[in-house]
Amino acid sequence: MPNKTEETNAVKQVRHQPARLDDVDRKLLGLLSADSAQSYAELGERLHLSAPAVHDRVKRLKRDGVIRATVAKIDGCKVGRTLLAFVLVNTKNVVSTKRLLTLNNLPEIEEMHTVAGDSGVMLKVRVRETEGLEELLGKIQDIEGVDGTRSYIVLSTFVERGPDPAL
Amino acid sequence: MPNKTEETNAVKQVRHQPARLDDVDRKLLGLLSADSAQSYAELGERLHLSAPAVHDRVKRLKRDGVIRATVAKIDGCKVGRTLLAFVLVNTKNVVSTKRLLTLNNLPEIEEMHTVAGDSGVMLKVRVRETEGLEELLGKIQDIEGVDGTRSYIVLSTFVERGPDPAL
DNA sequence: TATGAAAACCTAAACAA
DNA sequence: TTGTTTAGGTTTTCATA
Repeated sequence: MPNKTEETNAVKQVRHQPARLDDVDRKLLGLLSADSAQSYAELGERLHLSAPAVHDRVKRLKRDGVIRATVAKIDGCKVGRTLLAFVLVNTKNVVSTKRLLTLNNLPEIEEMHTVAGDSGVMLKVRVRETEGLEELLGKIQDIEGVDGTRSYIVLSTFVERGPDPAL
Repeated sequence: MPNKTEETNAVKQVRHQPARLDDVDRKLLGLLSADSAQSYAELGERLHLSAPAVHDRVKRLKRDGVIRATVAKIDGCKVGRTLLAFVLVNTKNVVSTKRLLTLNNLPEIEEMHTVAGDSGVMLKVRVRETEGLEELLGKIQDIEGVDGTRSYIVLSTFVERGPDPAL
């Protein structure tokens, strides 16, 4: 029979529960979310820890899903996607929302969220030029049950980062 | 007198100009934007390149700003930020927009863009709970010249990634 | 309060890029 | 050489008995 501790851990591992993190974990996450290319020795210096101790923490944070991945941040303009926009799509009902969600593999779509309200979907899209947006909007509006779209063209980006792990 | 190639390069290096990228670069960027922890040997295998050749390309892509950074992707829920929302802020004029932009260091704010239309700002925010959003909206609405806000609470996230470097 | 399990840390050493 | 990873051993923490 599993003891109490094991049961508690099992419950804690339920999807989307916050992880148990101390101040050092949060500081480490902050450092890694800014630059994950630092060596463990360097991180250890900032955290007053040895390199293997940092390594252990990183391993645990990855195992627990707090760190989902380490990725390269690409400059959209440099790869030819110069126009950023948010598109709010109104759908008639849940069925049409599901049809819309099948567009998830389009390379222009960077984010896709369902939002509360009138069966809506929020998209963050990055396209080559205005024509790219026009084409994309066409694909969206062709979907049965899509009532309409409202686009917000981005002029300047002032902040673009991940979740702040600070308490 | 500088030759044609030098002139072209100088012009190309202007801010926000697309970089010159071949198909291998784009494939490499695709791999790195999914997982930057792969070894050069592994990447080389997928690209039919030697490890040092991959290393050279990565170095160039970083130098040219195509790769802006390599960062750890943090799970917002796991660090206690369970509520994601987009907030569209209407401001009276450019001066009030600038005042709003001074909130850029708030930890709840993940993205901040000015958008075309009626002097608007689009925010992507991640907060602890609904009260966190209420508090944040309070701070925004306290700013002189802020007409109003419209919030889109995210129910589910289906796609959340960086720019697709494919052509 | 006592105690055993688990976690966190360090040094040292092996290993890989 | 530098950086990553494993191993071994000590201390701390913490949930129970």
